[in-house]
Amino acid sequence: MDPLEKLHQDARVTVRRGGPMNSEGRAVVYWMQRAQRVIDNPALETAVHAANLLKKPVVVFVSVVGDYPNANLRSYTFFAEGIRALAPQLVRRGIGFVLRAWPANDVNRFCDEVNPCLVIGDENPLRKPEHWRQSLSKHLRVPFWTVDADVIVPGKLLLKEQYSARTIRPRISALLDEFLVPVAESRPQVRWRSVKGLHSLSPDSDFLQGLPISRSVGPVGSLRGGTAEGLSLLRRFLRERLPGYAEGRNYPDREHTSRLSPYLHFGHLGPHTIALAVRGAEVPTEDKAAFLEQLIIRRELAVNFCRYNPHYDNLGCAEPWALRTLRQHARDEREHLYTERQLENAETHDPLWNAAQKQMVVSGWMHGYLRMYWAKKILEWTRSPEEAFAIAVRLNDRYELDGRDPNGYAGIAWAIAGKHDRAWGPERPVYGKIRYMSHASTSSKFNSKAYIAMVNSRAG
DNA sequence: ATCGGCTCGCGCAA
DNA sequence: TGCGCGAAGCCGAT
Repeated sequence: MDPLEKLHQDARVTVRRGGPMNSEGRAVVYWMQRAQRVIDNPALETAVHAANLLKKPVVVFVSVVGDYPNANLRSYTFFAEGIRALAPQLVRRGIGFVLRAWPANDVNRFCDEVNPCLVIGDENPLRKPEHWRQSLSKHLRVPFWTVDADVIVPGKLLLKEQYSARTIRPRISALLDEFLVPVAESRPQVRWRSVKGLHSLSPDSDFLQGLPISRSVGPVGSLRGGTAEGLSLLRRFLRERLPGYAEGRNYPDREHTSRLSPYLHFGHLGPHTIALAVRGAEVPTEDKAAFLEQLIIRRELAVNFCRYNPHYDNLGCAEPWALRTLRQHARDEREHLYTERQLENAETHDPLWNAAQKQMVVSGWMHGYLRMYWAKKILEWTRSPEEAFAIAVRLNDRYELDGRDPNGYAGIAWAIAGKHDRAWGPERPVYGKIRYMSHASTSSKFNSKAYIAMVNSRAG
């Protein structure tokens, strides 16, 4: 078989546009969207592999869009830090790097200028990036493949939307031996040489300047973007926080979580890197198992949810039992009603909820256990489940560094719409049979006073 | 401290 | 067709 044929039969690869390679082309283009890294990146490795077979160089293209919904200076800064660190690593491997920002960031135009042999993309189940990929696919006259570098088990192997963790768990577990293996790195055989007239911004320039993005939410001081920063946080997690994770992760007043989600969101770290490091760590099995459940099963359930459910960010995603029960309670009286502004400003009667909201606004990160409580209370304190879903999505996407990510949508869908969950009795006002979380019980499961004090003193 | 009941539907065994 | 069981639930009984 033609070795190129063999390459695209990899389960990670989706052929978006087939046909013969353009042998007159200048290079293999890798349009780097989700997997913004040089290590453990199956999409980049597929591009290198194909380029070596074609005896051509590889050039990576990064587009800085000007209008991503709910993104702002906070998320763009983290993204830009990652991009800056990326460029020298690519150059060291002999791979070209072209960076363009809005309004001159059109990937279609870049491909026209380069005249590629083949274009490689990566995967991300969200609506907007998927639309961009489809639009490029229509535009191109050369083959276009996308490579799923976002998850350990390639998303398309799960075939359909999975009902719950219970149904996805055995399917993923059965494929882990095959897919949870180190991503082999190959050496590009033909170095990229700069091309006259092929415009690129310097990654060291302030390429965020002039973008029409919201500047109302500023960068966070505590976390910096980039693979190196992510790896150093990972090492610290393995050493200091993974031991005791199984028990400690549900205590927002303790430091037992990884905080790696922003690095996963921007692709500065890949799931393989983290999963293999955790699996190999010398800590109790139950701690490793509890973390891998989050990283692999829960995260890939969230990706599967967004990939197969077009309503992933609104109430339309819910199962019939959940819609039925929410509809029956649509007219229930709400004891507290807050506007989006009051919620945003952490002006509710509930000090625990306010502290969680403040932690998110100030630090760009809210503890996972409180994210559930936070979203469920928005359901309780707004006029309708539709409105609650929309507010939770906006606040999450605006303030969390890991916002605009499948994990966030799946979490909100779980809390407000019973997604991946089941009905629970007894029925309550507003919630119906959606699982309820009470203030009394939630705040007694950990030292909530210490948590509130911590947020108020240094905002998480 | 621990347990059962609340309640739904998937996926598999039969 | 029946049965087991599930992301973090709550609450009251023991």
